[in-house]
Amino acid sequence: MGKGRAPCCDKDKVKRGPWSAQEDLRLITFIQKHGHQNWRSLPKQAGLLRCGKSCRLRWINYLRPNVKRGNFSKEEEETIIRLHDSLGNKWSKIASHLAGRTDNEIKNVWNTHLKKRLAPKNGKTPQNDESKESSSSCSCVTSEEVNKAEISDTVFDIPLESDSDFWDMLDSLGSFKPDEIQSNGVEEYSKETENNKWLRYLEIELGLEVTRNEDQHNL
DNA sequence: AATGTCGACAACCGCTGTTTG
DNA sequence: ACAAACAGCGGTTGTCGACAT
Repeated sequence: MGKGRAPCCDKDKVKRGPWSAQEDLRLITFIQKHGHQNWRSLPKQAGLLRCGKSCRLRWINYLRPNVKRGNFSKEEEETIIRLHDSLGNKWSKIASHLAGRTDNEIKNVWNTHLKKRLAPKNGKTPQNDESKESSSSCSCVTSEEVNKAEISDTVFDIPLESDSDFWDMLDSLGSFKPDEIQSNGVEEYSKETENNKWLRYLEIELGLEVTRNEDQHNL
């Protein structure tokens, strides 16, 4: 495409580096309420000084309700090894076979653990079956579900002040994990309800409940 | 106790494929 | 048919904590 591309955002005007808990909550809150139809305009609408790409990455890799965090199980590692053997570095394809895991996370695990572990074995793993994944019903990535709401050009003011440890709090969310809900077979339990519960929990934990009520009045 | 090194992981960068006007 | 805009992907880098010296 001959002319080259305009940069996706102005590097001088966007914040870079690690996300703060405040930014995370702002992003979560916005997506929960309005979805993410357009990543490029999302930061502006959400009042974030971030590139749309950065928001997307943060959401997909870290903030989605059903994203799994923590150590990979033996089974997951073996699945990665097997799929990498057949697919190569197609991280997103591999991720699609591991519910709740992201391509970025899988890539990191591969580069830091699995690659080294396999190196002494001369690369190839014995299993090389292509046709997959009895175990993988690919329940992954349901964030599109969130993507229904209409988005206006409004900039939503979400005042955030909490200093509490955001991730300690998220880690205690076990009972909300959609994975668990699904594994219990409660199919009719709607994703939206799950998301709302999850968001509500965050708000309560961070003392944002009042803010939310005010927001609703404003909409 | 201070400093250096290494590993893990979050985030960024740039490219590609797809969609849209 | 073409160009521009956009989302998504994979490679790479930066940062931070753990461990060794």
